[in-house]
Amino acid sequence: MSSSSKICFNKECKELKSDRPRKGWLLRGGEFAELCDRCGVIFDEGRFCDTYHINASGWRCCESCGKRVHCGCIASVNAFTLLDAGGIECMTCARKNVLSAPTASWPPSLFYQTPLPERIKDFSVKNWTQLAGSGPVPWRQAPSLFNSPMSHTELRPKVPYEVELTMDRINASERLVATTLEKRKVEDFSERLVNGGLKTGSREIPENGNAGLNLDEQPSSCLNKSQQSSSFKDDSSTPHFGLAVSYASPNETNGQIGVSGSHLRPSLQPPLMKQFHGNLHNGVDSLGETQVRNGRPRVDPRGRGQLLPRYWPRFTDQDLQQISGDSNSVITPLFEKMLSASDAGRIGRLVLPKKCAEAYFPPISQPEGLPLKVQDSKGKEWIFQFRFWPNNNSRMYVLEGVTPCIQNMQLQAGDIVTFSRLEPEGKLVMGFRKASTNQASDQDNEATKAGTGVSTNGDAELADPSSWSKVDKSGYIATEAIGVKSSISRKRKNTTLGSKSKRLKIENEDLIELKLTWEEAQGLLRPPPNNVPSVVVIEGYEFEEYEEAPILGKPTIFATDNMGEKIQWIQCEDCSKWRKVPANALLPSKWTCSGNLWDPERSVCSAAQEMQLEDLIPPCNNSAPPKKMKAAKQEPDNVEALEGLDTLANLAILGEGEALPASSQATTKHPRHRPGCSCIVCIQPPSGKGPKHKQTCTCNVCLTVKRRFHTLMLRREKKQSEKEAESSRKKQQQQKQPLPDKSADDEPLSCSKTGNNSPSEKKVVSEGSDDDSNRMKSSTSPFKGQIDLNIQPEREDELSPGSDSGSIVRLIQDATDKYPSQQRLPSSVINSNTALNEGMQCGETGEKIGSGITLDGSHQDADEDDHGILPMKASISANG
DNA sequence: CAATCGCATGGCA
DNA sequence: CTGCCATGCGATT
Repeated sequence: MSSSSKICFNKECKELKSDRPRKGWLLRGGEFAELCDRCGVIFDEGRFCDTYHINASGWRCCESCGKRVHCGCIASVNAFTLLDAGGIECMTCARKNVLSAPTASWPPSLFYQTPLPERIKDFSVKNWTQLAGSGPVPWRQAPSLFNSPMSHTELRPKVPYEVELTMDRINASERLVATTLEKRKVEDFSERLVNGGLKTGSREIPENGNAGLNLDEQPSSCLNKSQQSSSFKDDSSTPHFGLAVSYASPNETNGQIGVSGSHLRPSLQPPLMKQFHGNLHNGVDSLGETQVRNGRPRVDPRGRGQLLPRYWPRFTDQDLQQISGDSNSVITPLFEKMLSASDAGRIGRLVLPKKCAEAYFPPISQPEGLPLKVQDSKGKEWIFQFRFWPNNNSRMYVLEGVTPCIQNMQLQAGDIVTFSRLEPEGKLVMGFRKASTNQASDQDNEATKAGTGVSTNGDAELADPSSWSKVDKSGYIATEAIGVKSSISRKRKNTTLGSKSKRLKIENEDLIELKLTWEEAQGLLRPPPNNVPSVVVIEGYEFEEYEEAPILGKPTIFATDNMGEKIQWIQCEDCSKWRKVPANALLPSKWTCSGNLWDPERSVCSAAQEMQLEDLIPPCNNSAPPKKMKAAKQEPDNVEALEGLDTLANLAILGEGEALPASSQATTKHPRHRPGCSCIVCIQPPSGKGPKHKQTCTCNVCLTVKRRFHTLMLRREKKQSEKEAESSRKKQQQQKQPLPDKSADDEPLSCSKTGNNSPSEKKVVSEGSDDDSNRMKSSTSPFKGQIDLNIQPEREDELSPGSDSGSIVRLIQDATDKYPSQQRLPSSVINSNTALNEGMQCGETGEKIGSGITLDGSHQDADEDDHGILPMKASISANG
């Protein structure tokens, strides 16, 4: 745009720009107007409008200081804020007010629902267009979200430029880039008066002029600032618009998305400027953050204040374009969410992050919620039921009926769904990103951020798979997801993430990252034609074993080259050399150098490989071969590639987290767990599947189960002991005949000890076990010497108050009452648990046993476990 | 009996 | 310690 010409962007000027043109206002496309030195200085000094627009319309006076402010051009958009009560306020005053203003919260209602009259919306857009005069921009200001029937709408109409960073609210943290100034409405846009003091806060524009955001730079940037003061005043009545996305079109070679925030001058940030939040959040740094925080009205009553990073929209221009299509609509990225197994499952319920739901969806007071019309990127409309469930004094928001949509989009766990608002229609748009395909575009964003020095994500967690495509030090290969089941591999173990959420993937690396999960890797292995595999089951996993080596598919490695461009590496089918192709290139499964349309020099196999894959994939220390892939016999032919994959896969899956960058991929079992997770949930095969294990089995699963069992039993014992104690007391109080043997039982807290001291009693309980010395057996005695991984002692434990423990206690009590002479029952029962515990003392702690693996096959599911317990109870009572 | 619904549970931040 | 939310699971249809 501005750079296309050598003439000062200021059409009133026409002077030639210098080699290093001065940055002016942010253009819609994310770039900055390039001005000649003179205009640049004028602009920087905040005198631009005074100089060039003095006779233009749109001058208004600051309601606070009376200073004239030009409100009608792009160069001054950030020079003022719209007051809720009408009128405008110069940024200087706004800042002051903001600083002094209490942190008001936004009225929930206002927030979203208020539909912005088309007229206004159009106006905004038009104005923007007019002002900016730049080319098409994917994102434009996006006013309100829903068209829901909320009130407050009235206000909107008057605010042509009302822009709000929705994200802002959500993100408490920061990033914001956008200015929210505008909550205030300008009564008459055309009426704005000038004031020369736009300069407030303007700062030096970054030299790089990149689109990168540097929110930081702006001290008082308008972004925040804004609104606050006065705006808050009437929050209750002021509707908020979605934030304007200042999304810059991919201007950089690498497709970076220019984010406007960066150069926003404090005073100049255009209200309408679109901002791409996805990037923004990543890039915010302290400075920007601070300001933003201070300035923004964030926390709303409904708690939309902060949106977890994982939900930050990370749309790419491609995404946006896809979503918006060729329409002129403005898209406001709202949030995104990685689909969990549940979300992608057949239940058809998509759990919505609470904050997001409350911030961007219409407020609902009834659990039933309301139907929400959502449009997908193809323009197809879906109607979901947006509702919530009461949950722990809170709410759990869900979108029901998403199955058709999910299926239509062919999404699975690990994929990301994005929600945006399309303006001026106000439609809610749902987009998605496949975990695997993910793109380079996302990378771009990252690259951009990194490139601009914006900390964007430095440690920001990228919940989306987008990051998966990056290659980081540890090396992962982004590959195509393969089936639904691959969801298990979608989330990677994050063990080493440390404090970061395991659910999120945190990519701090600037490096590209190659990721590959075994399942994905498997997906790349294609059986030789006409080769029928023999299926082998190993630890519950079915492996297809081929006599001949599988053919390695054409995985590509997304990366960012040293030029900062997003590219992907693809291996030639013939020569196995890796070639660099554009990240967005769609490559056939069979690809050869001849298909390298992007680099003629390397379109032949004889051409040397540009770079070693190893360069992209740092050596990893993991040696463990991917178990999952071991079944596949590999041939030398593909060894190279396979080794790479192996390595990557190992890193990704079996690396046990060492040095692995975390990335989160959902497992089919439990999204919270990553491949490599050793918890029982993850290590066990799907419920009902898998081989039976013997008691003596020491496999991971068994050990874990034992450990877990032990832990659970201990807890249970404790609870029972307590209950027992209580019942004993009651009995003592109620019963006239004290129980002779009760002494031990009388001391509830010492039950476990007691248990240890009364082996005989153990026997009573562990009838099924023939060997007392065998703790394992005794412990499992209730299950007749079998370890059922399906058991969910924990659950039992939980239920115990009402079912198990409780019933046991009751049984005991009953027995005691009925058979006073056999007062040892209680202790027996208790001890039985103790015995069990002892038997299980072979591990530390365990995790909840999920659906289950049945080691011995006698119990296929948790329910049976419970049943398994019943006999014990029965026997107890019988004994009694 | 399967599918759904709605709440409960518990891991995690 | 609290809140979020993925998932479990009983209840209902």
